[in-house]
Amino acid sequence: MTTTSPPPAPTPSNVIQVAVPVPLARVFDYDCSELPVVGARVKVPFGRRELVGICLGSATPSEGGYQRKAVQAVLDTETVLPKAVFELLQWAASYYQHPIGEVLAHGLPTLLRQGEAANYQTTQGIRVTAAGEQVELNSLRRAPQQQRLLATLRKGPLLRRDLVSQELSPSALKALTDKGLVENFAHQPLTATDWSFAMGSDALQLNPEQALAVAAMGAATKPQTYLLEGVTGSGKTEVYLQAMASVLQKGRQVLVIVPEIGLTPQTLRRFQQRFAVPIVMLHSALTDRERLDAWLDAKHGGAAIVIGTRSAIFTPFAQLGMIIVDEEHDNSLKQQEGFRYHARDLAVVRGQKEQVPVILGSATPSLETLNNAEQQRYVHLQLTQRAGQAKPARFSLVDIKQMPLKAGLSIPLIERMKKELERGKQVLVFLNRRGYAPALMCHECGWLAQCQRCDAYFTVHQRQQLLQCHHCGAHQRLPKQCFDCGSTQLVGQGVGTEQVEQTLTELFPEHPVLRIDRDSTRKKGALQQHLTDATENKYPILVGTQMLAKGHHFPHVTLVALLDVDGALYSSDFRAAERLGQLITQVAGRAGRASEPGIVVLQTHHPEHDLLQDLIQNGYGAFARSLLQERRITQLPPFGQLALFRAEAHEAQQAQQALQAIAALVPHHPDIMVLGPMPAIMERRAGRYRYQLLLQCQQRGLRQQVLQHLLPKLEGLAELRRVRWSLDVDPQDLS
DNA sequence: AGCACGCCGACT
DNA sequence: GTCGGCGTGCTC
Repeated sequence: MTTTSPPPAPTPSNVIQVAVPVPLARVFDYDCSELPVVGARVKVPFGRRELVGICLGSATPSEGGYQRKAVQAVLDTETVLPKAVFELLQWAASYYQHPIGEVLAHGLPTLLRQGEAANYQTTQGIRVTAAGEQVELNSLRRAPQQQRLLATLRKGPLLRRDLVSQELSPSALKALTDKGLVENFAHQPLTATDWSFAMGSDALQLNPEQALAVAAMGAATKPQTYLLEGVTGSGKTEVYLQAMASVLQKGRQVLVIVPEIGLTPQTLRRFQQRFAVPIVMLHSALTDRERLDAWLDAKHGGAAIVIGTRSAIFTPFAQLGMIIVDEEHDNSLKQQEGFRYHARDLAVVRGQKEQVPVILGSATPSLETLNNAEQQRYVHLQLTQRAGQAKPARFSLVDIKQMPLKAGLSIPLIERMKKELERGKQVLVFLNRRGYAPALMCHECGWLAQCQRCDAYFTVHQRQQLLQCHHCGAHQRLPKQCFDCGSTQLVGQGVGTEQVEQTLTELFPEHPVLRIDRDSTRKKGALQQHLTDATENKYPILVGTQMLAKGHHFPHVTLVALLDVDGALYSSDFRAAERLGQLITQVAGRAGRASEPGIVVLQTHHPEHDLLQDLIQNGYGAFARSLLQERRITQLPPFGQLALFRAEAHEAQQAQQALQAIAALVPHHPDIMVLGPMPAIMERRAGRYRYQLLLQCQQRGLRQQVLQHLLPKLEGLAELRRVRWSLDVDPQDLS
């Protein structure tokens, strides 16, 4: 017998590195009979669990004294994370010093994280039938929802998953389907060849500033980051649209990041009217399956435009051509727990990595972005003219020192409101405190109702007859008697939106009041409904928290009042002034959009305050530059680079000691400052003592070095094992 | 983060 | 006598 074939080779065993979704800053080695491609998902045994990890490549088998386990299954034959996104995630893991396995998991839709096949499942599409094309739209005038849905569908089919985000009614769909006017169809995955650019005919005539901005972007020889600073109503969206047009024309895709997708239906409608291309929305109402489909639409190039909130920054694209970050100053672009990334900053990084232009748009740019523009790292484009007849709002400071107040409202303010209301105008009242009163006090002995688990007072919620802690969620029935002396003389201290609403209802019985805050919008769809009602002037008086300041325009509003701006003027939070400036400027943009100039009333005990004066006399731009000067002197961002360690534990000492141990590891260096450990603004919250340690470095590279040196040492730190701790690179606030 | 192991309190 | 409280240790 002759044997020509060699003896069977032992199964070639590879050793691969796998990033596993656990909060550990290391990767794990596994044996694998095949060699998966980098970026493929693998199912691996981990402790007593099975997890889906990402293959990072082959490892040099180091004998670390542990028993290697074998990969159970290789789930992909090609990478699930295209190179660009993969690199972005790895960059982010390093910049934010967050465990790589958890970071990579952020780049995947839930179903892929759970190990499902990366396949498209047909999503339901909706389209008009032949009968639906013929029928008179007018015949549906008694069913406005159906009429609107049919009109929308006549412009092109729609995905069922997008119904809600476009404010279209599912019941109207059912009715139209029953009438045979619309039908379902299986929407197949789109590919890049399925759409070709088509421009709608409703492009607006640009004013000179807008034209300049569009031209500047068109003329760029290499991809840039742009700050598009445009006052409210100056036509930022039109600039976006025209900039997008030239990208789409080349068959490339556009990513649009917005703070909250639910608040931008009108922006979305403009996109749809302008471009006859597939637009994919990544919103929170999507099911996991729908989200995967949408993600694949982007990855395979079928989606020409993707609109999403901060996590959309990790969407893969076949042919990315531009990134737009709208309202780039908005806080919600920074994730506030776990993997604390900033979508705007990652957008800039992604733009550089993928060599595509990035547009950061805002009426009130963050100081970080403004500084980057001033340092010429970004191209600064400004839109200062409001479209049409709209005049900028006038400011009026009301000095409330020693003034009698009715639920926080001064007499001059009430008089002004009366005047506007009598003219049939709408007024908007802001107070960033929900509930009836922020504390409950005994009038006889001074006792205050305090939360047991937090260093905070209970908020009175009159309507619900509750005491509520806004920090831990604890609540109890509104007491009738003082816990200390038994007196029944219990009074609310301070003012919340609920009280303002009640008082205004009493003051202006003939003008309905609508309150918009987290309490009044808890039900699904309530916010949307309230905003619609508000826009249509069904309620001449609107009362609300910051919620009311975002995104929406109320054309009938001629008077906006901020009841209390003092808190922010003397806050310990270094960003308080910046945020106040942004809030005031944003709400000023809500007033007087029509030909009617608006008035913004600011109630304060400090009308002479420099910041306030600067803001109302010179505008946000000058105000922001003054703040930048201050930041430069104090070495705060963007001039100092911050990293904040937080720790909480049931014992204050444990949290302190944990941070002390971290502090001890920070190398001494003239350009590094360590502050703390110090108690957080509210030391005890939900029964835990919270402390923080602030690292302030003069250079970003130095901070990076320190953190890179520090983090690996923390894992073995006994003091850290007993506490909950986290690291926040570029913290938004120090609370 | 899970998940198990491990050593002390009030219950069928 | 056990069920179960959460401290602490480990995960290729």
